[in-house]
Amino acid sequence: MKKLVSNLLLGDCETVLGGIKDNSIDLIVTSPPYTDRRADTYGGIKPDKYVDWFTPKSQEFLRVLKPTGTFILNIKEATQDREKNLYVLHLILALKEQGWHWTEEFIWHKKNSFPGKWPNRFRDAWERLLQFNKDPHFSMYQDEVRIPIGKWGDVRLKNLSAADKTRKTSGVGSGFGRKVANWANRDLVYPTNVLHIATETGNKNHSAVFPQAIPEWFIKLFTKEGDWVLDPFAGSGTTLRVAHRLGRNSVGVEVQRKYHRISRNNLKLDKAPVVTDTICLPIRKKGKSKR
Amino acid sequence: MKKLVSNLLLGDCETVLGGIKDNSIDLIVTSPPYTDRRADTYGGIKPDKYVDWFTPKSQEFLRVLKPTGTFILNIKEATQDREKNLYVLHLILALKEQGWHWTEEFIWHKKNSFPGKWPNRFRDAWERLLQFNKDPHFSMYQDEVRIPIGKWGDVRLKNLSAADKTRKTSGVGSGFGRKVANWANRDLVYPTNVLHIATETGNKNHSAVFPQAIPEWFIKLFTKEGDWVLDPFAGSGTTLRVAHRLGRNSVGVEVQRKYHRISRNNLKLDKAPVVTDTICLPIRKKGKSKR
DNA sequence: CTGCACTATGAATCGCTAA
DNA sequence: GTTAGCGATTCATAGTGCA
Repeated sequence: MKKLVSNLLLGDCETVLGGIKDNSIDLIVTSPPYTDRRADTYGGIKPDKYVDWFTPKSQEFLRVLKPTGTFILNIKEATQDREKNLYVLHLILALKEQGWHWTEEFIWHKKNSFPGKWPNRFRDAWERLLQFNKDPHFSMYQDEVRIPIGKWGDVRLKNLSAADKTRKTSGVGSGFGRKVANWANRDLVYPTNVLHIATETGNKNHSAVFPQAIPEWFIKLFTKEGDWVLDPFAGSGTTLRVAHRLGRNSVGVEVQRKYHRISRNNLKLDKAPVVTDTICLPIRKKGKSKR
Repeated sequence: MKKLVSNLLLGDCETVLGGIKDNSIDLIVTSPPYTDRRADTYGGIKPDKYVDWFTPKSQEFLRVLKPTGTFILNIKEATQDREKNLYVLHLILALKEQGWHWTEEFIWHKKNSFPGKWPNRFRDAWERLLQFNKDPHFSMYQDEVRIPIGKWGDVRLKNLSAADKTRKTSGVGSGFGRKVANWANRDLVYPTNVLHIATETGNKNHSAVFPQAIPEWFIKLFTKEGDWVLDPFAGSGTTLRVAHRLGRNSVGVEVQRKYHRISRNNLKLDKAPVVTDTICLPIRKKGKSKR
C-alpha cells in the first residue's frame, strides 16, 4: 500500500489552491463559514456579500476537481429579522452559472437536535448538503454506503408469496414494476438522500463541528482508496483525519493560524504526514515532511 | 359551537379566489402540481414557465391571507438530464419579490420513499415545506403540536398519521385528541422542523396525495378552532377533510372536475357542508348547501 | 377485538431504442 | 440531431383478510 499524504496548508484557499494542478482532486467536501453567525471566530461575511466572497474560491475548486469528481457543500442559510436569508439560493444559481452541475441536495437530519423553540419557530434540525459536479457522469461507489434492511425484510424473505415472485406492473402507468424476490436474502440496501447523523457535542476546538460521519459517508461514496480529498475550509481538520483513516490522501486549507495548529496536532496524533506552509501538488506520490 | 363550513369551488384558483375578501384566510396549505410530472392528470407546466404560471395565483393568496396568517407550500424540484431543476429556487425568489417573507423551510422526510437506485443517485426521500408570511409576526400555536419526550422521532409520526386511519370502527376525529390525552401525564416537548411522515399508499383517487398528517400538523400549529383554511389546489380534498375534522372552516379550489367531484363526495361522507360552483365568502357565517 | 400474514403501491430516474 | 416511449431497477408502509 502506498504511503498516504495529508497536506495541511495555512492561508486563504482562493490563493493557496493556485499551487495545485488542474483536475487532480476526486472529492471536495467542506463546510464553509456561514454568514455572520460565527463572527467571533471567522470574519463573518455579510449575507449580501456572500456570493461575491465565495465564487472566486469555487472557481478554483472547479479547476482542481477532476471531471469525474464531486463537490459537497454543507451550508444553511441564517435567519435574520425573523426571516431566512436568500444567499444560499443565490449561491446555487451562481455556481450553476459558473459551470457547476447541481446534481443533488442531501439533507443532514441532526438526530440529536434537542427540543426547544423560539416564539416563531422550532428547533432547526437539518442542514443542506449540496452536491455539485463538473460533469453529470461522475464516479460513485454506492455499495460502500449500504445500510441494513428494515425489519420487514426478515418476514418477507422467509415467506415469499406468489405475487412477490412475479414481476407486476404498476397501475399508474409509470412503467414501474416490482419483483420482491429480487431483494430476498438481502441484508444490505441502498440508503436515501436523507442522512440521519447526530451532531458531535462537546467539541471546544472549533466553533462549527462537522461530525466525522458526514465526510466519512461522502468519502466512501465518491472516492476509493488512494484518491485525493480536499477540504478548503479545514477548520479543526475533521475531513483530513477521516480521509487518512479511510486510506485517502487529502489536502486541507485553513486560514486561521489557531485552527491550523490544532489540525496539525491532531494529524500528528494520527501519525499522518503533514506538510504545512508549503504548497504540495496532490498528484505527487509522496509529501514532504517539512514544518 | 358554530356551524363549520367547507367550501369546495370548481375552477382555477387564480380567478375563483377573486370572490373572497381581502385578509380573510388564516392558513393556506397546499401542494400544487409540480412541473411536467403528472402531465396525464394535470397540465404539466414546463419548468421555465413555472414561475410565470404560479405568481399570479400567489398574488391572490397574498391578498386573501390575513396579516397574521401563514402560507405553507409543499414542493420539490424534479431531476432532468441528471441534474436538479432550478425552478423552485426561482419561485422562492419571485415570491420574496412579490412581498412574501420566507420565514422557514420544514423538511418532510418521507419514510417510505419511492424505491429505486440509479447510477448517480439514491432514492429521493424528502420534500420541501416552505413557509411564507405576509408579516414576520404571525400567529403560531406551538403547544398544539407537542410530542412526548423520548422516542419522538418515531412515535410522533406514528400517532399523527394514525389519526384518521384507525379502523373504521373507531370514531373519526377522536383518535388524535384521545392520544394527546393519554400523554397528558408525560412530558411533552416541542418538535423540530423535520417532519417524519410516511406517504399514504393505496390511494386510487388522486395521483399525488398529501398524507393527512401534513395538513393536520400545520392546521394545528397555525390556526385555532373556527379559523379559515384554504387549499387552492385541493386535489382529492385531503386538506378540507382534515380541517373539518379539526373544527376549522375551509375553502378548497380544484380545477379538475373529476377531483372536485371526489372531494365533494368525501366531504359529504364527513357530513361537512359543501358549496360547489358558487363563490362563497369565507367570512360568511354559514355556507349554502347548493349543488 | 387482536394479532399475524399477505397484498398493494407510491410526485422516481436512467438509458436504450424507435420514430 | 431530437424527442418520446418503454423496460429495468428497488424499499417501506398501510390496508385487508382471516384465525
